Amino acid sequence: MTVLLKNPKGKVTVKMRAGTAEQGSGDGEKRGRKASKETRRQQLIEATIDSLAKRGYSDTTLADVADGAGLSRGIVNFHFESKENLLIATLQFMAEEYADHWNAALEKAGPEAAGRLWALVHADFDRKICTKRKLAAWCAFWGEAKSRPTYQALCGARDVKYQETVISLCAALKAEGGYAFEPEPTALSLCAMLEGLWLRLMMGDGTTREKALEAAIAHVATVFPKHLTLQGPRSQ
Amino acid sequence: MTVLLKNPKGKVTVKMRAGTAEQGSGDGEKRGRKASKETRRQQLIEATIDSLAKRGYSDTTLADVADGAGLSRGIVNFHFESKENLLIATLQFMAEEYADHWNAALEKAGPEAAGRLWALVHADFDRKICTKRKLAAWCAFWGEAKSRPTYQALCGARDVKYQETVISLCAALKAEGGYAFEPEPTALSLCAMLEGLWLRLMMGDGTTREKALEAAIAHVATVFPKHLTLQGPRSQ
DNA sequence: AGATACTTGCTGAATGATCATTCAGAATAT
DNA sequence: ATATTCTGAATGATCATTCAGCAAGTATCT
Repeated sequence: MTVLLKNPKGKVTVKMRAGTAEQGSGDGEKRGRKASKETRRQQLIEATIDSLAKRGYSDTTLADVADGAGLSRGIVNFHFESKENLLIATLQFMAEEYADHWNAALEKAGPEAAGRLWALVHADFDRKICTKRKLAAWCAFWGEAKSRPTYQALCGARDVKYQETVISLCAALKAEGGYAFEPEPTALSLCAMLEGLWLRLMMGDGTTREKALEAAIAHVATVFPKHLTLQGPRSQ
Repeated sequence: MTVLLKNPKGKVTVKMRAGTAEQGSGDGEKRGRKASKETRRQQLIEATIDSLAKRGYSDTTLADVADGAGLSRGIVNFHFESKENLLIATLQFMAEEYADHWNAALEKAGPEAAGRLWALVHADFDRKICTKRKLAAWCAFWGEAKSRPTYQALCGARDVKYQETVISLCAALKAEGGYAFEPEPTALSLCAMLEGLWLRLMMGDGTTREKALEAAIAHVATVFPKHLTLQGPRSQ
């Protein structure tokens, strides 16, 4: 919804921008000019993800982000000081959202290692996390991470915790099931596969979210046959 | 080796640039000013890979490429018409080199499916292909591929052939060994894992080429226990 | 052999386009 | 009245592209 108003000097200003839907009328958030600093920052971060997905890292401009948010050209420097800061904040947001998501999935999964691994794999392909635009944004950052220590640190922090969790799950399953593998290479190959599937999804060859999830499940069912099947974790 | 000469007007020109070593004195290639068009193009492509690896896609400038090749600022537009063309030629070169490499590995491997899969996995982590600078360049292109159909096509072409090969190897091994898996998801997860390991190598967390290869081998040994061990393919 | 014209590869300063950043001041809220 | 949020034109930096001209090589003529 967009409303155009003319002010006394005949200039056209836009109130109630066609932004994201986070400003419901029921919550405590104010709208339009009164939006809080945090709301604006989040709105700009969402517009940045859109732009990264649509135009790629190297063609993402502040003008495009501002247009996407329905705000003026100077807005990013007002709220983030610099383009660099905006991009870092965007990556930080995505990394936190990702970590929160799989941590929540783990918590819901209960104490059994098999169910926890099952939940972890599914979390990666959940509709909330695994959307075209977010995958594309992740990949844009990966492409730049090599030459930007800040991005590398943020992407790396994402992985380290995750991989440690997978390693300990592999170790627990090995102890329970008497498998022959070493936990660390097994966990590494599993994590790498999940990331590789994301890359495939992003690249838009035939791979769909369903096929990717199927392949991931087939993988873990093969590696942990005593604990996981294509249909779900076996009850121990 | 760099030799500086002063011409009659006092200007300094550079002969025998510190370029790549492709101009041995024995082959048919001329050097310096007389380098053939193909030689120059290859020299600029190598400099482009260097720049992508060192500065990332978005910070790679034609000035940097020209400096890296020890040539003047206008050189890229002289040989490639545009920056876009240079980048496409670079990606094309890497894609061809990659395909040639694993095809050659397959040919050397002989007719048995187990040995061919073993060779394919090893080819991915061979020193010729799997260098920091080339991984970084691949990743730079992946990051831009989403929003650039040309890159997407070139990266995709790389994968399709490869994945078809892996699918047929999985199918052959299944027929031989009576495994339960479906060839396609299994091949997809295997290919995704190999790409994911490349991503890890590029990101420069603790993962080394040796660890990556170990994880990949451990995985295929788990999936095809009747055909592959950590030490190599079983003789059938 | 030397002189001459012609071709090809290359240079680097000039050009113009794009874009991040700045900031004076407008609009809005308190 | 004062503070806060926001605007958008102006600024300057960066960079791809152009192109006139130089230099090296080659062919033709004397």
